[in-house]
Amino acid sequence: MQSTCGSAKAQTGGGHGQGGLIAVYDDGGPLHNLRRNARRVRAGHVLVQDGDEFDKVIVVIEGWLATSKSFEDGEQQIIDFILPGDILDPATADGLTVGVTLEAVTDALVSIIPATAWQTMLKTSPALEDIVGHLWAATQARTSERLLRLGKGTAPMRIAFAILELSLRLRALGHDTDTAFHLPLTQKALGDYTGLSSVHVCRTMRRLVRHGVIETSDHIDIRIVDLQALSEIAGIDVKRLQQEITPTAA
Amino acid sequence: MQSTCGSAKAQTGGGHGQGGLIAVYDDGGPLHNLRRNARRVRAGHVLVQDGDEFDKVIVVIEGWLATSKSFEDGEQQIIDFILPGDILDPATADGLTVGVTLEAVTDALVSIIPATAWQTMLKTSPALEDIVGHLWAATQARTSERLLRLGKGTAPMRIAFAILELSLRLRALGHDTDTAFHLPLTQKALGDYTGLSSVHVCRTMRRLVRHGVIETSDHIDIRIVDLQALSEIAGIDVKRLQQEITPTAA
DNA sequence: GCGGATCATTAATCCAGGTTAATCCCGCTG
DNA sequence: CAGCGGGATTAACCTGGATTAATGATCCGC
Repeated sequence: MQSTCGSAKAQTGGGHGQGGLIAVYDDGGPLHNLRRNARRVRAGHVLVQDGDEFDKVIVVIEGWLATSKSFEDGEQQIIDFILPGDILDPATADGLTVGVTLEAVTDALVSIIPATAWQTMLKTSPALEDIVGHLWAATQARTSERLLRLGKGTAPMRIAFAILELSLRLRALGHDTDTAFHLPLTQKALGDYTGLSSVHVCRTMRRLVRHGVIETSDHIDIRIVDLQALSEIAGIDVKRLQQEITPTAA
Repeated sequence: MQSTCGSAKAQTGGGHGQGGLIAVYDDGGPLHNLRRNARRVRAGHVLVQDGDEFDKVIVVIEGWLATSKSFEDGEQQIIDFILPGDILDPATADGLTVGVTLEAVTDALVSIIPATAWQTMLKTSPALEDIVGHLWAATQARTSERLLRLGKGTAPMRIAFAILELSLRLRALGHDTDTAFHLPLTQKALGDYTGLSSVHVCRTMRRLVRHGVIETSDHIDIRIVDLQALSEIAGIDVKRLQQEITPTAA
């Protein structure tokens, strides 16, 4: 359940290496043969549409996915990013339809498990149940923080938080160093995640750079220069956030 | 926070009685003796503080609770309302601390179950596991909708959605009629839920009243006059929302 | 019935962030 | 190499909602 897991190698760009929970899955657990049944999807591919009938569970092995919802006018909100090791059950209370659109942000490798098979796996593996519980708790915690900031936070706060949140999640996966990492996102996407316009995302990030809090290179590679300042802007204690949202921690 | 209503006495069906899932729990299931171990809390009572160590699960039997998070400056966001029949596990990924503050909105009756006992109950009752799964899915769906609106929605949209969401949840509990119901909330609280200032909540609701979409009486008793218009403003299809967020449906 | 709470309502003013639109920067392709 | 297209960056301007503050309603305890 812990395994800070070091078996990661820093990759660049496309292939999102293994680490974190994926290492656990590979470790002989009930999900050890995930890769066998995995399916490769290209960046931009939509796996499920909000409202579709669908009763499968999705395990991400490599790459980034995102869940989102949108209005008819096209305005879109990214609900969450689904990273390697995450398990997504997009079902709503009716058990039939899904409540979000699921799309690949980068090229990705995913395993799609039918609900019934999933139930069986859960029943037969307490370890898996445990992992699912921790993932769920982590999601809850992250979502609460995000709701707080979407409801009451300023733009700098939202951006700073998003950067820290994603950096923590990525670090838990074992790749990327403490302070520098790559976000496979456009500023528009970051805006859809933080509830801001792409223009304002740009403004705000530029300001962070000017103030020496972060550095950016090559589109949206980010290096945290002043972690202290960034976490103050985000309104969090990094240590605590890490414990709360990193399922492999503790 | 606030108090107002509270004691279980009739006003538009005010006593938060049985119905919905509570009826199921009373029906001989693993939670049938919930009431025996239940604890009564007064409106405004804080059960757990964000960051506390706490490893229990809370089942609401009567009344409203709310989870919230806030910044140091006092700005508060209500994460979710926890209504009768709901089961809340406020734990974060570390399994030790909680990520939200839990407070009673009205006088309430709750059962607080230690994590270990809860585990046992789950293991021994597939029915309970099923219910928990549906509750979780419903929460997911509701939260996604709310994230969308906090991120990209206008004030009228947020208010209209909150009204519809709560009216559906209340209706599923069996009390309150289709169109009229009582919210035990101040406008400040509604604002904390929708990410708006209390002043703007007032303005917006007043506008809805003027346009003949809703009627209000006696503080914040609400009657939906033009469901069609209200759901258009909220940007939803009532039928679909009901299926997605009502765990007892289907 | 009176003074004090707590809330709702409204108006006046302010500002954070949205919108629009121009420009720039690259990587791409013909 | 030119031309193109998708993003980033900036500036100018506008607006939805925050803030502040004043005024009412209710409900309370006395």
